[in-house]
Formats: sequence, C-alpha cells, structure tokens
Amino acid sequence: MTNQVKNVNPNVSVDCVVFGFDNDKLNVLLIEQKMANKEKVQFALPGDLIVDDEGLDAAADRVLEEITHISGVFLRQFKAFGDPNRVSDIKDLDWLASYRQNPQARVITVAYLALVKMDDFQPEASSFAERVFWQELQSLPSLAFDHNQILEEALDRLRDDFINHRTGFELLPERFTLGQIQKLYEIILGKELDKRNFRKKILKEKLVTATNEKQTGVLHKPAILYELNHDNI
Amino acid sequence: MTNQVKNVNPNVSVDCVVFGFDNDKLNVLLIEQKMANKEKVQFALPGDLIVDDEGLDAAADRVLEEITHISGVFLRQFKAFGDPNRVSDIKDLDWLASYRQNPQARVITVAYLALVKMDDFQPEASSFAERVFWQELQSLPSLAFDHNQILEEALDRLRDDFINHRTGFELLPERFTLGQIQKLYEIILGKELDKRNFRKKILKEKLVTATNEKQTGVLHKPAILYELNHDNI
DNA sequence: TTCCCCAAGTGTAAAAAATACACTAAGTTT
DNA sequence: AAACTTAGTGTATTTTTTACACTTGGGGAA
Repeated sequence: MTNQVKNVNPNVSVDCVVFGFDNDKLNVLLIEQKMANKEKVQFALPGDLIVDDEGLDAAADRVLEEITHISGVFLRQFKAFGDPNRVSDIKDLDWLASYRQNPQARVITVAYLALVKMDDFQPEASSFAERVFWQELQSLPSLAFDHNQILEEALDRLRDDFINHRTGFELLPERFTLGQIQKLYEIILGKELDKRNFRKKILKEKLVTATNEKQTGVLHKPAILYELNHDNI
Repeated sequence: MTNQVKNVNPNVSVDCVVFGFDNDKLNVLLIEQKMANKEKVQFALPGDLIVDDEGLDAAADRVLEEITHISGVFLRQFKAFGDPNRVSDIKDLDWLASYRQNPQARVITVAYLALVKMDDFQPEASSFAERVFWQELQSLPSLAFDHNQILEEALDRLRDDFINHRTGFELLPERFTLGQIQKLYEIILGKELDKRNFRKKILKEKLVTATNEKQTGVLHKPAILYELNHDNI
C-alpha cells in the first residue's frame, strides 16, 4: 500500500484494423497523417483516444466513423496493446499532443478487427487524417507506432476465424457464386483450395442456399448464384 | 478536431482470473476486501491499477504477486473491459479512491487468464486484500464490479483452449496418470469422456511420454506414470 | 455457324479421424 | 480367498478429409 506514486493515468485509444475485400486482394484501411514538422507524413491505422462516457466498443465505432466516415461495420475487439514505449514518437503528432489531457503519459490501445466489402464503403478523410485509403496487404508501408504488429496479429486472428468457418460470408455480394467464396477463402488463407472438396464442405454447413438465378455477362459458363441462409446461424 | 474536451484519462487496471485445479474441482483465486464503511466486505478478482513504466503483461504479473504472493504463473491476456459504468461503486473502496490519480475517472481493465495447480501456490493476502482464497467455481459468490462477467468470459476462453488441445498439462503434477489428465479434461469441459478414445487421442498427440514408474499406495491397480514431453511443443 | 475459351460443375476411392462399446488386470482391504 | 476399485486394452462403424479429371454451357472470335 505504500507505492502509490508511480501511477500516471494513461491515455487510452482504440485502433481499428478494417480489412477490405475487393474480390481479388485483401486490403486494409489506412490513414495518412501529418507529423508535427509539417514536412513528413506517416501512415497509421485509424484510431483515436476514447472519450469519457463511451464504452470501448462504442469508441471503436465512433472513431472509425469520425476519421473515415465508415459506419455500420462489425468491429470485434481482439487485443489490448500496452507496451510503455509503444507510442514513443507521439510527440511528433501535434494534433494528438494537444488533444491529450496527459500529454506526457503513455498510450494504451485496444485493437479492433473488421472485415468488409470494399465496394460498400467509400472512406473519406476527416478529423486529423489527411487521407484515408485502402492499402493492399501485399505492399504494406511501414506504419506509425506498433501498428504493423497490431495488423499482423489482426490478420492471424482473422485467419483463425476463417479456418473455423466462423466468418467470411459477410463480405460477399448479396448473391454470390461458390467460386467467389472459394476465392475469398483462398485470399484470406493465402493458399489454394480444392474446388470439389471446398464445395462439399461449404454446402454441408448449410449456411448458403442456391437461388434459381445464374450469373450473366461472364465469358464462360454462368455459375449458380447463392445467398446467405440467415435462419441458420 | 473540435471536440477535444470530453476526454478524461481513465484509470487502467489489470485483473487476473487464476483458475486452480485441485484434482477434483475447478477453483478460482479471489480476494476479500474491505469497503469504505469498514463494515461490509466484497469479493473480487485480484487486480489493480497499472503503473506508468510497465507493460500490461508485466503489470498482470506484478499485481498478482503483490496481492496474492503468487508468481511465475503464465498469464494470458484475453480481453479488455471498458464499459464506462463497470466500476460504478468504486467510491466504496477507499484504498482505491485514494490511490487513483483521477479518482473521478472510470476504470478500464485488461483481463488475464491463467490455470495452475492449486497445490503449487499458497496465496497470502497483502496490499489491500484482507484475504486471498481459492473458491470453488460451483459456489461462486457475487463479485465486485463486473468481475462475474469477466470470470465467465475467462472460463469460456479456457474451455476453448482445452477443446483445441492447446493447454492443460501444465497443471498436473510432474508425473501423472492418464486418468488424471482425463479427469482434468472432464472437469474443465464439464462432461464425461470415453476412456479409450481419450487415451488414443492424447497419446497420438505425443505430448506425454510414459515413464517406467507406477503409482503406489492406491487401493486399485496402479497406473503407469507419464510425464510431459518438453521437446515436442 | 462453328470453334474456342473459360470457369462451372460433378463423383469416387482411399485414408484418417471420431465414435461406440465391454471385458480383463493388478493392486488393496477385509 | 473374496471383494473392491481403477487401469488398461481392441475392434467395428461412421464420419471427415483428401486426392484427383473430365464434361458443360455460355460468350466472343473467326
């Protein structure tokens, strides 16, 4: 009960790792922000300090909306990051330094994860973001703070969810072909899958139902369109 | 960039859900603490505010050690809890109120999970804990704050790890019988398992090796003792 | 109109994993 | 010597996973 002096209330933020699927590649939503000297810019995950009267989940929704104008995304908390030096260069960000009540204090962040169809969301920069954009995962720049690490861990978690078939359909169009699901899985998991075996498994899970429509305008045999089976979740 | 006023730096704590296995029941480590009016007591998970120069993982180790004198436990972060009202009755805890730099501010907690052999640890209360004790999960009291919820979520996570065979052996004695492992699994998962099938699976995983010793002093056929196969992890 | 291109769509055999199930063995106690 | 208690073992069945190659039906080009 004696060492009551070392505690300094930290700043707490949320960071959102929003993966976007464009039917071809996996992307992640990044922002570009100016550094204090006005010359350099840096890239980062969308994130900001929480405010006092909101829960963490609500903070994640709000922050994502404020910075990128993206809302209605299912964000899932996956880990808190709290290394004391994880935001050592925060003083380079004048907007943040002036924002913080305890500018000298560290920043602990709670990271959230989401997966969306890129087409459904047109990010628009605001708040302190100079620019918001979808970045292909294959060519990731170096990110601010520990955001590269946060992104890596988010990707691990995302893949884990796919392997256990707990997610994935939400980022397909309303009607989709089995080929599209397979491609999605291949992109997320980063490996090829056998077509017949994949179909067997997906159809057995009964999460999708065939409609009686087919693709049109494709230069090959048109595929049957499926839709999500909303009852069966 | 205009609403820069609502942020108040929260207090950040860690809470440790330490499950203890006594070869028969699953227990959890709780503390008893006095409330401000000195009459009432309450039960809670061991936890405390973090200090400024330590990471979250280190904070969890330190806090557990300070409050319960238990150290060397593998604590795994599993979720942050940040509902703005989750610690509404914190003013009842004078030790905490006086400790906090921002007594008016909310408390966000990062929850950790561990699983140990009860026999290996003799908790001893210190710091603000009046008492530290192992409580059987079957007869849990009502806990402070949202600690019942945190405990529930920890248990879900623990079971998930067992189902995927990612954990469990660490809380057996150095040498153990297959029956003991099975009993452990049955206690954690809360259901009976088929003996032959369970043995097949465990042995196939090659995580344990038979020694050439047997149990002694039991009033039935003595079982072969196994030990952890440390190479194979 | 024919031919070509392209992904869609389909089945089967083999191997591996999961499940269900019941008796004998080896100590201890009485 | 008998009784009690948990250890220890095998097989048949079902389910799941994996590997693998050809035909189909549209659109576009010649």
